[in-house]
Amino acid sequence: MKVTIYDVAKQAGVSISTVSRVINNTGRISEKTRKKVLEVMKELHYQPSIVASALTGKRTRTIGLIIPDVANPFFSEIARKVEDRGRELGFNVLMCNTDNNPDTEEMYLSLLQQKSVDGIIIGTTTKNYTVLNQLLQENFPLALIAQDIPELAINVVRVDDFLGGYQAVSHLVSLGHEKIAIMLGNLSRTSDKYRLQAYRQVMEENGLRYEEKWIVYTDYSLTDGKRAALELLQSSPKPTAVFACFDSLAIGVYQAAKELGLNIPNDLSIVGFDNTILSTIVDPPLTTVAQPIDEMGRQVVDLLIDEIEGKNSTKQRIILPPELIIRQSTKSL
Amino acid sequence: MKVTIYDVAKQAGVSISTVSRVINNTGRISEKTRKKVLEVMKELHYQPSIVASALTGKRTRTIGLIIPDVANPFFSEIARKVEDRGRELGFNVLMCNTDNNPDTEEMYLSLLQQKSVDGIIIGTTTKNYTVLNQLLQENFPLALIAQDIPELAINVVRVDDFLGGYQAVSHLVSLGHEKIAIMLGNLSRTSDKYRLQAYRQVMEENGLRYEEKWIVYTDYSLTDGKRAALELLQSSPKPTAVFACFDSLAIGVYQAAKELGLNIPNDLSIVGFDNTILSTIVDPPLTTVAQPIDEMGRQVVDLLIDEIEGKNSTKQRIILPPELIIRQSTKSL
DNA sequence: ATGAAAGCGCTAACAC
DNA sequence: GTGTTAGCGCTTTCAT
Repeated sequence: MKVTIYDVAKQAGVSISTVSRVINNTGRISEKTRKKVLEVMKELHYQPSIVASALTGKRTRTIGLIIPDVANPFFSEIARKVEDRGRELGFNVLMCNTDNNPDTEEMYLSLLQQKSVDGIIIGTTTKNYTVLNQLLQENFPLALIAQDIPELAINVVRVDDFLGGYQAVSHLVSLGHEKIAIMLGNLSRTSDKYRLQAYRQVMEENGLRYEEKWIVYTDYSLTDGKRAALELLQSSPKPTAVFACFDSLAIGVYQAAKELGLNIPNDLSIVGFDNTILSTIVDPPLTTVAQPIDEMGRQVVDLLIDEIEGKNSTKQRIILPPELIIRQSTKSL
Repeated sequence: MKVTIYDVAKQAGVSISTVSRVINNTGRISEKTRKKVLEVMKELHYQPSIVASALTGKRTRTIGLIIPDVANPFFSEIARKVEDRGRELGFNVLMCNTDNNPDTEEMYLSLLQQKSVDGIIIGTTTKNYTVLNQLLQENFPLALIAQDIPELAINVVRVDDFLGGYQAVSHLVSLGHEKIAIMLGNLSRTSDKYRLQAYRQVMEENGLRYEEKWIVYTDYSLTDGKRAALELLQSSPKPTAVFACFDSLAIGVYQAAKELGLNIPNDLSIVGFDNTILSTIVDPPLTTVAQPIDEMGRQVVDLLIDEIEGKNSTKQRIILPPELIIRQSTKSL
C-alpha cells in the first residue's frame, strides 16, 4: 500500500498537520520534531501525492506544451528548452502534438484544463480564438511561442519575423540576385505573413519586379517543399534565388535542385529560416536565419511561470532579434 | 469559480452520484435524466476534474516518457509516436529528458510517481536497477523502449540490434570491404553491445582481421562523431568502411571525411543506424539500418497500457526486425 | 509549537 | 433508477 501522510504522522508520533508543515516548510515547528518527521519520511520512503495536494488548491507544477509536431526539429528543440527551463523551475511538461489540427488543439486545451495544468504554452497556429479568449478571461496562464496573434493581449515570445525576412532577402539582393522567389506556409501563421511582408518590401525598395508566382505557398514538410520547388524551378522566368521560410522547405528545394541537375549555390542560391540542425548537415551548409531557440524557450517558460506564480500579471510580447547565418548555399551572381 | 459536479447536480436537479454516473457511463440511468444532465454539463461548460477523480483511485491517464533528449531526432520521432498512440488510447505524455544523467533520471522516476502517472516508458540507459526493481516489485507499469536490461523481467520493445549490426557489416563485407571500423557509444547501452557483437562475428566469420583501434568508442553527438572519425581516418591502417551505430555519428563521419578530402562513397563507405530524417537529407543519402520507430512506439504504448489496465500482466520482450536501407553512402571496393 | 477538523471534487458502496 | 455518505491524501484555518 502507498504510504501516506497519515503513516508518517503515526510513525513520528505527531499529527498530519505537523507533517504537512515540514513538507511545505510552513508555520513553525521545533527543530526536534522537524528532524524526527524528516527521518520518518525518509525511512518510509514517503512521497507526498501531488494529486492530493493539487486538489486542495495547490499547483500541479505541470505545464502543457501544444506544438504541431515534436518530430519537427524546430519544435523538438523548443520542446527541449521548455522542458529544461521548466525543470529548473520545478515544472513538468505535458507534450501535445496537434499537426495544427484545430480539433485536436481544442481537445487538448480542454483536456489540459481537466488535468489542472498550471499554464499552457502554445506553438501552433491557433484559430481557436474563442477558446483562447475564454481562457484569457479566466486569467488562465497562457503564452505563445514562435507565433503571434496580434489581435489578442497575450504573452508572446517570438523572433522578429519581419526583420528575419528582411535580412534574408536583403542578403540575396546584396549578392546581386534580382529574380528571387519566396516559399512559405500558410498566411494564417503570422510569422509567414511578416516574412512575406519583408520580402515584398525589400523587393520594392530595390526596385525589383517580382512575379506573383514566385510567391509559393506550400505545406511545412520537406516533401511538400520539394514538390513545390520542382514546379517553381521549371517555370519561367526562373528565379536565381529562393528564400524558404523554414529550413525543411529549403531542404526540399535542395532535393528538387538536385533532381533537376541544378548546383547550389552556383545555379541557385537558397536561404532558409530557423537554423535547425538540418541546416548544418546538408551539403552545402544552408545559409539561414537563426531563431534564438534557447533564449525563446527560456523566456516563454519564465513568462508563463511568472504569471502562474502571480509575479507578473501584465501580458507582454517579447520579440527577439534573428541572426542571419551565412553559410555556403548562397553566392553572388 | 470553477464549476464542479455539485453545480451540475444542483442545476439538473439530481444528486452528484447521478451526474457521476452519466460522466462515467456506469450504472443505469433513465434516458431522460441522462439527457438532462448532459445538457446542463454542456450549458455550464462543466469539465470533470481528473485530479479529483484520480484521488479516488482512478487513473490519471497520463504516462511518463523518460528519454535522453527530445532534440535528438531518433527520440523525437519516438516521442511523437508514443504521444500519438497514447492519445488514441486516451493517455497524455509527460516528457522527461535526462541526457542519460542517472540523478536526473532518478529524480524523474520519483517525481512521476508523485504525480501519479499510470505508467512509465523508459528510453534512457538506466543504471538505476534498484529503483527499477522497486517499481517492478510494486507492480508499477513500466516499459523500456529501444533499450534492454537483460537482467530484469521487464517489458521491452526494441529492434534486433544484433541482427541490425549483422546486416550492416555483412553489407559492407559483401561489397568487398575488409578494413571495416565500427563507431559506437557506451557499452552500457545494450544496443551498442549487441551491434558490436555482430560486428565481431561477421568479421570473424569472414576471416577478416580487425584492429582494436577500429572499434571507436565515442559519445552520441555529431561533433563527438566527427572528432572521433577525424582521428580514425588519419590513423593507419586506415579503414575503407565505417559502421556508425547511430545516424548522428555517421554524419560526424561525413563531416570528417569532407574535411579530409575523402569522397563518400568512393574513398569511404558508411553505414548508419536508425534511419532518422538525417539520413535522407545528407549528401549522399546514407545507407542505414532502419528501426521500425512507428511500430516500436505503438507497441510500447500498447504494452504499457495493457499492463495499466490489467489486461496483460506477463512481461514481454518484443524484438522487432531491423531493415537495411541501402542508399548511396556505400559502394563496392 | 502542535492538533482537530473542514473541505478540495470526485467515486463507489450501500440504501431505498 | 437515484440519493446518501464515506473516503481518497492533502492543506489550512482555528483552537489550544
